[in-house]
Amino acid sequence: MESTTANLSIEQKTEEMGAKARILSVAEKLFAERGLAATSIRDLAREAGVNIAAVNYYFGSKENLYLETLRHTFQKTVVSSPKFDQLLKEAQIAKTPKAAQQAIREYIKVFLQLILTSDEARRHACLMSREINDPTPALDVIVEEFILPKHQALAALIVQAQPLLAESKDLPFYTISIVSQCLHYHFALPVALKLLNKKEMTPELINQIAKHIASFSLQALASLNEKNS
Amino acid sequence: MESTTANLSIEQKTEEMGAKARILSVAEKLFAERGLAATSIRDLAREAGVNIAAVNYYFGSKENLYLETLRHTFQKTVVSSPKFDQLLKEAQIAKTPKAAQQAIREYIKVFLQLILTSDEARRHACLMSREINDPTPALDVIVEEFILPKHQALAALIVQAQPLLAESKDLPFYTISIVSQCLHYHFALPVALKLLNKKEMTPELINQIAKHIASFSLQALASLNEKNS
DNA sequence: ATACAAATCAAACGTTTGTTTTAATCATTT
DNA sequence: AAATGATTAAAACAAACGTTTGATTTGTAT
Repeated sequence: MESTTANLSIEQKTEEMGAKARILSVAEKLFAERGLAATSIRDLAREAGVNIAAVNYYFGSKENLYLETLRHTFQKTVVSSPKFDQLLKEAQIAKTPKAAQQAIREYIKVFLQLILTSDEARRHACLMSREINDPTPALDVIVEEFILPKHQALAALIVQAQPLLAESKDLPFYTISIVSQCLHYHFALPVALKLLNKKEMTPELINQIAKHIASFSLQALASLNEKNS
Repeated sequence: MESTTANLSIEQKTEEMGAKARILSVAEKLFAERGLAATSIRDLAREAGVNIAAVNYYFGSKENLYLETLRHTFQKTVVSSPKFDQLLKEAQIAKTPKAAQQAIREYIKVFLQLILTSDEARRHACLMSREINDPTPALDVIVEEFILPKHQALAALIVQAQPLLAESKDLPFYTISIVSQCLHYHFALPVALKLLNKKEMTPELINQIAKHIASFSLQALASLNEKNS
């Protein structure tokens, strides 16, 4: 039974988790770092402090563990991204274009901080990269349950900032343009650092990047006013 | 000996290549599709039509084959990207901002077509994604020999299109902003297709994307004129 | 023709892989 | 205290892995 953790200190983490939870935790870390094929069950079991047979006992197979790990990780991140949802809700209330523009600025900054500093979100993003490079059936679920909602929320923000795009067929392209600039610093981090002559991603650099992407993108949006003659 | 291919038809490809060349060719394909860990020497040898021992005979080890494959592939792409270099050279001659802007438009279009349609360039990009996700010592070489020159060439183009950025510290950010929008459709292709409600990447869609990224980015560049009061 | 090196081959090497089995241990209930 | 079901442990499984071996074939020069 797993109820032994109930009356223990909440602060205790890896030491007194159930075996199943420990496996999931380590699997999330290793799959993110090394990928599915390069992670062996023996390594995983040793690091989680469980027997080799425990993985198949709880999850049936390695592939199923991978699927459950993705589900678990994404669900965790979806639930525990209050900043994001709060940001989007606040923005949907304040309907002036100026307020929406400021919200986009904040959105970009928070998003960058999330994928570049938070260990949790970074693992999340790494699992995502790997899933995109070697798609499994899990990808469809992830896109529809996690990515699409965020995409549509940002699209709504963009429309508020630039009403001319209200019913434009190009709206998704604008959304992708903004997100892609941010995600690039995750996908191609080592390359980007080299091009910027930096050794590591610091909070100051993140701020610098966020400001650039925001001004770059908002200027592109603002320019639509002049072109539409 | 490998000189038997000398007096044969140039058009013949896979049938009459030397064993070493065939291994490299298949390795490029499989490493791009499946990655290093998921590609077995047995599969590779079978598909290349050579004995299992041939890989270690010619390349010493699997890891060394991977390294040689990266080198070979990138060298090929660098040499055989005439459109790119021609484009950049022409642009550097015509020094008017208008001409530079048109050159950037072309650059984006050609770049997208390259990474999204050409089998060769797509494999190239796949190898790159995998190398970025699981870096080996080969990454440093690739960045400095292949990416940095292209990056600086595009940066020069941007300066011609927007002289205000001539000696700006932010110039690399602008370059990355443009490239990242393009590369996103490679890195996150399946996700992007879902967000656009498309099933596959067609030439028309590529044109649409290219036009958007170009106008989006050029508008952002043009807006600098008004802000600098 | 002979000799020699390069290239190819089938077979087996020792590991490591994911998975299964069988027995022992633990916690809980009767 | 005995019994039951859930969990853990050690050992072994077949399959696949990268690699090596030793013999054989091939091409070329003497």
